[in-house]
Amino acid sequence: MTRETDDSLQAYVASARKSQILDAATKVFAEKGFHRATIRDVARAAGVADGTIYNYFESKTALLLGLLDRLNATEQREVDFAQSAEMDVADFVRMYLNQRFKEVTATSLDVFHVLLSEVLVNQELRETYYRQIVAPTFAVAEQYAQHWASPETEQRIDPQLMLRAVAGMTLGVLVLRLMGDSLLQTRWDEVPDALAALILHGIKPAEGDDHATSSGTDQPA
Amino acid sequence: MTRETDDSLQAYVASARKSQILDAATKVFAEKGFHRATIRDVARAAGVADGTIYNYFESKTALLLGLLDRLNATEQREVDFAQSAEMDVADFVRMYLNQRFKEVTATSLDVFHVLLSEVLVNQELRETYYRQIVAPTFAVAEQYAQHWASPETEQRIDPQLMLRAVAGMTLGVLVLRLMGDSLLQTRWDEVPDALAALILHGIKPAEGDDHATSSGTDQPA
Amino acid sequence: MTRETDDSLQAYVASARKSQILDAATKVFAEKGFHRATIRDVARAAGVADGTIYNYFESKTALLLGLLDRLNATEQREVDFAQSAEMDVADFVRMYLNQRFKEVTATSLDVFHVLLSEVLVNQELRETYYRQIVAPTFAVAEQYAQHWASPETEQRIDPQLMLRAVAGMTLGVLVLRLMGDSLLQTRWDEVPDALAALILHGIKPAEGDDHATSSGTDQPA
Amino acid sequence: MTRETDDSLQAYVASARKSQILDAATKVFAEKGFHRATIRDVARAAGVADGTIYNYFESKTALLLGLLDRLNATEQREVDFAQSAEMDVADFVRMYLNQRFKEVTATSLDVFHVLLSEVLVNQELRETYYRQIVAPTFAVAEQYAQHWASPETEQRIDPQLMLRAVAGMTLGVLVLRLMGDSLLQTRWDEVPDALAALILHGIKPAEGDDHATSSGTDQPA
DNA sequence: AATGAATGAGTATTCATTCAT
DNA sequence: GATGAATGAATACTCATTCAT
Repeated sequence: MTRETDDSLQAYVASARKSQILDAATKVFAEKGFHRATIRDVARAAGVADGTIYNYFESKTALLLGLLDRLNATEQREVDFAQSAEMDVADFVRMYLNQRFKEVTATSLDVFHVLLSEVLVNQELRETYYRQIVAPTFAVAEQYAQHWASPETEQRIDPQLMLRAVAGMTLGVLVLRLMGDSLLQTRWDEVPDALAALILHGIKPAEGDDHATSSGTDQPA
Repeated sequence: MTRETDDSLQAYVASARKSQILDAATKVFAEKGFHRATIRDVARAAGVADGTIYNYFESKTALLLGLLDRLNATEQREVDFAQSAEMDVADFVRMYLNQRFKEVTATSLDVFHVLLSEVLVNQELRETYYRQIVAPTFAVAEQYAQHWASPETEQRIDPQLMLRAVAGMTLGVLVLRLMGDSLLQTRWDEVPDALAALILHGIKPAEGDDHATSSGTDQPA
Repeated sequence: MTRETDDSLQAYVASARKSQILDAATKVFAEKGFHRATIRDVARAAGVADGTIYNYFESKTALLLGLLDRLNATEQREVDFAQSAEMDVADFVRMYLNQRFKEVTATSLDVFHVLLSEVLVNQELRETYYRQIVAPTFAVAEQYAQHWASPETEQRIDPQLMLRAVAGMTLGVLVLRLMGDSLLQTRWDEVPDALAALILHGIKPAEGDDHATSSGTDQPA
Repeated sequence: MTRETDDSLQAYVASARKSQILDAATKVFAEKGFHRATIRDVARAAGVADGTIYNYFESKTALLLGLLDRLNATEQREVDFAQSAEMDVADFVRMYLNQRFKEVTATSLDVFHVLLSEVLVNQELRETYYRQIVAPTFAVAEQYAQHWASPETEQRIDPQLMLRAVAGMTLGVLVLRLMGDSLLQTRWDEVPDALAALILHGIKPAEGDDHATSSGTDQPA
């Protein structure tokens, strides 16, 4: 076995161990909250000794940043928008929301739960999170916004505010679910389409605006 | 001085003391977060001794519930909807959002900040909060929803999901602000109208207003 | 009971508690060494709870500095030299050493033991100790040295070095005792006079230098 | 290559490794103190892995004993006294002190610093140190003391106490230097002669030198 | 009721030591 | 022998809570 092999093997083992610990941390932090969870809890959940955690993470807080990093590595926001160049707005919005929701749900709601609750409480994490996750998403989204903002027509809402509103809706629905809303829990799959519909058309009923007689066919199907 | 007078005086003093302590708690919790803040911090901020706090609140956690109670007492959700019986949907949505935002901003974002962050982490608080604040709002809103949901027209979105989406948008925008979004901070006053516009019409550009006769084909398919 | 009385009572109680804790710390640190001794050890020895110690001292290290402070307050080096203005050198040296030894032994060898061992290991303490204890002693001693340094006769040894030599002798004998020398332990009372004799006359036997025929009468008595 | 050769080679390598580790330990312990220094620090300084140290030393404490052993092996106290049979006392004292100081300074003050500070705190080490270093020195010195103690003349001081005083002076001056005395640091070279002068003649001024015929009155005033 | 000193359970972190490779 | 990852006991310090005054 060459030294090179050794090194890469070690690197692999180390990264696997890191993952194992982060998985445990996610689980434990989500259950008890970051502060109430102890390093011992995480160690037990990961099946290692307390001290071992410190071979891989500087401190308890570093575990949170580790979660953030891993989340960051997973995300591929760019792609979404790139694919969308040729799509029509409605399709894009639906696709985008569906994808984001699938992502969130799969990557584990838990990670968001943990990060979100600490983000509200820990300034350093808040800044890192905003810089690494929120701001980039907004930046890319703003670029894309120009695809569906017909330049000749006046926007009803300032695009930047609109962006916050849309992002906020996604985030807020997630928070409502984390707060224990059971309807969202049971019907989570329907949420992205519902949001998409609201975003695209507002609360108007399918046919006929509440005051206008519209021949519009928003959704023929 | 009658005993009755004594009692009511005592009650008054006690309630004033409680308020004084809760004010201090709000300030301190908002600054340092619930866990990092100590009872001593709150006591100092309130200008009382540590032990005194325990004459008015069972435990540190009880302070949070105290904040919740006070918030609850302040809120007057019912009224809004009652007033709205005769309004047109658009006006109602605008009025409602404006009022809620004013409320939140005035009552102090701080209280929400504190409650929200703990709600995500503390099951007991989460349940109380949902039961006392979220659920009632939803219940009333659902009742009202029937005013603008023309029974004969098919809704595009399930009303309950729609409700979550709308509530989520408000909540989410708030969270984004708490997360440090500076645009929301500087343009907070414009947010309720922007949300109202989005809720009413979606992201469509200005032409095809809800009061205009639109031949609009939002999505030719 | 007036507020003033209250305050001074509290101050008295607090200072008594401090003393009680420092006594315990002295005992425990001397027995086990500063590092090996735990706060719990000190607390047990003082008959208080662990946390109580932190009501009076910032940290474990602050306990050491507390020992130093108390030592400092006790010492009255100035006086010795003042009294000596009229004494003859020999008498002074004897008196001085006897007094110092009595002091050290009474104030507790333990305190020196503890401070000395940490001084050798802790730079901050070392500097404080040197500044507060050693340097002042040297300064005063140098002033006094002019009483017995007959100006017209050439000194054999540089006075500053001599000072170090004498101080070193005292210190060194103390260290030897702390290192467990049993002879010094059993005959500790004779040590100051022995040192005085050595300091005054060197190792020469009572009469007649080993190689010189001296009619000298170093010490007629 | 015979097995014997193998063995001696191995022994050589092993002893070299031990030396390498002890050198590292000396350096690290002197810098950070025994307790604050970690095995990892020593290992890094020695360029080996943590575990390797345990192939050569039982425990962290054993490293100290290792330092002691090496010091012991280096010392050659006997010799000094042997050589001295024919010397005059004054010359011997001067030579002896000079040699000891050179030794200490060269062998590295660091080793003494480390050992001394631990000796004050660690009973086991204290006893070993006393038995291996201090006691033998005293024993030999006592033997020699009979060369210059003219049996017929009465000693002014008990020889054993005198011995402690002289040894203490050397030790004490060393400790003062370790405590940061800057004068001793800059004028370290002059110290042995100063001590010798004090030991031989006491603090008397130059007139009445040890070789001059003095009608000396130590202290006219 | 108010006080604040005393309490002691609770915890992040360190580090000597072991042992599989 | 050499390695260094894993171990887990050990410990300074914090802070919610109590209670004598």
